[in-house]
Amino acid sequence: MFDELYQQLEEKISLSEKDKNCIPNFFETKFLRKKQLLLQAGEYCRTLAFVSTGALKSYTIDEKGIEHISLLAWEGWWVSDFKSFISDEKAILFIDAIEDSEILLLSKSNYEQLLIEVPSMERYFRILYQNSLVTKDRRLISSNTYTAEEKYNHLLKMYPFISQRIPQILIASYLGITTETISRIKKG
Amino acid sequence: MFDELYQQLEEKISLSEKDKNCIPNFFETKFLRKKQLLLQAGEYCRTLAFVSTGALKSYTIDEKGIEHISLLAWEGWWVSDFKSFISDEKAILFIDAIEDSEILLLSKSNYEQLLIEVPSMERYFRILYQNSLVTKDRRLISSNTYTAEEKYNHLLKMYPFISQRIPQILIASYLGITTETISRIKKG
DNA sequence: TATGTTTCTTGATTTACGTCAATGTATGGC
DNA sequence: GCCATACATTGACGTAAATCAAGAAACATA
Repeated sequence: MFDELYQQLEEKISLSEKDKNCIPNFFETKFLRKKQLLLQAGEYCRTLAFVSTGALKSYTIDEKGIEHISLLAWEGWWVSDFKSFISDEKAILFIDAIEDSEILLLSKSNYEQLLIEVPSMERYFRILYQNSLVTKDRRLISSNTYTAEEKYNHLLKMYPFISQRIPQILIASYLGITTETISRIKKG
Repeated sequence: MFDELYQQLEEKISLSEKDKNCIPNFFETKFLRKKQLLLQAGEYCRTLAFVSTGALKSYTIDEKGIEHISLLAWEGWWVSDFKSFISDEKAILFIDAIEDSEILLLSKSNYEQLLIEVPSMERYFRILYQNSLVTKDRRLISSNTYTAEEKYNHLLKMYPFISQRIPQILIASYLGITTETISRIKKG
């Protein structure tokens, strides 16, 4: 249940047994069936979600009704409408499960409490955000610099398993290109 | 000298007089003339730079020799090749001044020391990264979802002064479009 | 096994935006 | 005040990738 979480935490910080025992109290477990919504644009995003098993996507829907995926999150990833979570604004993101999933929810008050009661969690999140920032930076560079083909190949290099696990149509949306274009890239 | 920095810090955390007195010790001041390089791709990025006055840009250069701006940083912003700074890899970014600038440099060892000696700085950086993450997220959505015109208008809405301060050619590069396209957008 | 649903492929066509090239307009150093 | 350099505009043209449309696989449900 919390194994995946501990593993993630211990990649960045060290935890005492006391920390380990108290951390679960801050979280709530939730199961999502494939396609089940966790958050809808317009609602307030009141939690950070940690993915224990399965996979989720976060995305916007534009005026034409087209989905634009901002994040694909599988085991060990956090997903949320961060802006909404932090500043109590309405969410612009939808989040739903693309596989049956088990997630751990951290509410805002518990998040803040956790940072105080387990000070090394402040450090964990600083490092987590620091790393995410780097990843997002590279994605932005990639998005503004590369051709569709380069973007796709770059993604496969970073996450070689992704094409087995995530449908092409979702990968396309994540890269801001179309599934037809990916088909043509694969054909060579 | 440190006023801009204190102001930024105090937007996110509160500082004791003792903190205020000790913080400058961790930084080194540097002046850059317009066009002067702070970092070159291939070097190791050993500092975080805080912009006290002026403006800098960070960018990649692709095989065709074209610049792709990843960040425009003016007073109150931090700029760095984060990935290089954190993980001691070679930088992929160039950073230079687009106006005469005064910056405060924080070396990695001082950064780590500062986080320990002034614990509220751990909190400051967690919040800073948290916010940057939100901004980057929106930029990515924007980059994958919007047309050139929407991207440009969106930027003007976020930073209304930007077109007075930053040359159009740099704004274009930042948005991943061309200066010709911006000209055409402005014509209507 | 059949039946719908989702995903992937392929071709024909369109389009937003880039590229190239020429000209115009600021801006700053001497 | 002049010249050089940087920056912006405009037009003609090319192209990468989107859109539209139709089938073909793959997968899931009964």
